[in-house]
Order: sequence, then structure tokens, then C-alpha cells
Amino acid sequence: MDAMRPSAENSEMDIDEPQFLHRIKMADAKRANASAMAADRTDPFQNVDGLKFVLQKELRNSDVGSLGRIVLPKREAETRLPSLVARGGISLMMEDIHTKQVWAFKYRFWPNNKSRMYILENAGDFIKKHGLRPGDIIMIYKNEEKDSFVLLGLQKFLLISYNIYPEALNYHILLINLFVF
DNA sequence: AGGTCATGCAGCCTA
DNA sequence: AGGCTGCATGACCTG
Repeated sequence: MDAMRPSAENSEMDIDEPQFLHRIKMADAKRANASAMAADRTDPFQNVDGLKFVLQKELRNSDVGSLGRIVLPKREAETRLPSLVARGGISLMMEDIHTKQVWAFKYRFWPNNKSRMYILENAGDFIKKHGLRPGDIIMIYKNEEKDSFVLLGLQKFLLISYNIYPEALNYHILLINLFVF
């Protein structure tokens, strides 16, 4: 299982290489990595077959712990998920593509200083069922035609459909192949 | 400096 | 007592 996880960055250094060349190389690699990370955060698999990237989250200890709630990134949540007026939030139905199990999550926010924190609640069973751990990634896409969403847990190659309107559940099976790497 | 977010934790609830 | 809810705190990041 750990073999599937990202390995640590290769910091091995070419001893024969002049020091300045090595530094330039490392700086370039760092920049490339940084821009790749930035791209991931905004739109890693942009607009595939009508599915628009909404957000991704690398799961933390507190996300996969016993509380069953996942903190979502604020900017993407506010701009790309349904806006929340009441702090009680909204209920979301999600269908597991493999088991056809339908999960009931709750999307809500907490007041935090003068701002908000956005939370996906009742995620404990989902986390446990699929063995998600710190470092695993979930991603949410939106199907704009159906005004619905897709949720993925990357480490386990899970494909979960998530939508506001329960009648629109079958639309993204083709995505599976995109995430087998 | 101000914002974000991972986690701490008080107080309520339930048994 | 122990778990859960709802927010508070503080480390860290960004501009």
C-alpha cells in the first residue's frame, strides 16, 4: 500500500557537476514543481467531457480521524460549491460508483474569526469504507450540464458521484481510466 | 499583517 | 464518563 504512495523527492546530487549548474537545476526543478502544484490546486484535469474541476483536498490527520469531518479549502468552496447562507449547511447525496452505495454528507461552515471554515460532515463511514489516510486526495468535479458534482478519492482510485439533484446519478464512468496511474 | 486551516478544547448531550 | 458539536487557537502561508 505504501508502495503506491508518492516517494520522497530525489535529492541525490551529481558530484561531478559544477556547483552553480547544480543550483540552477535544482531551482528549475523547484519552480517546475511549484507551478505544477499550483496548477493542481486550481485545475488539474480541466473540463473533461463537461466535468469542471471544483476543488481537491489532501487529507490530514484531522480529516481521516474519528470526527468524520473534512475541512475544505475556503476559496474554492466559496466560489465553486453551492453558496451557504445558513450555517446549518446543506445535505449532499453521493453515490459510490463501485458499490452503488449512496452517502449522505453535509456541507456546512463554521464561523472563524471574521471568516468561515468549510466542512464536509458525516464523512467517517466514507473514509473508513475506502481506507483513506493522511496524504490521500479527494477531488470534486462538477457536471455543469446536470448541475451535479463528482467526488474522487485518488489514492484508492475511488469514483464517487455527488449531486444536488438525486435524479442525475449516472454520468461519469469514463473518468475511471483517467485516474489509473 | 492578515488570512487560512489543522487541531485543540469547552461545554452540552447521552447514557 | 465519554462522545460530539461548534467554535477558538495558534502555526503557517501569502502578499
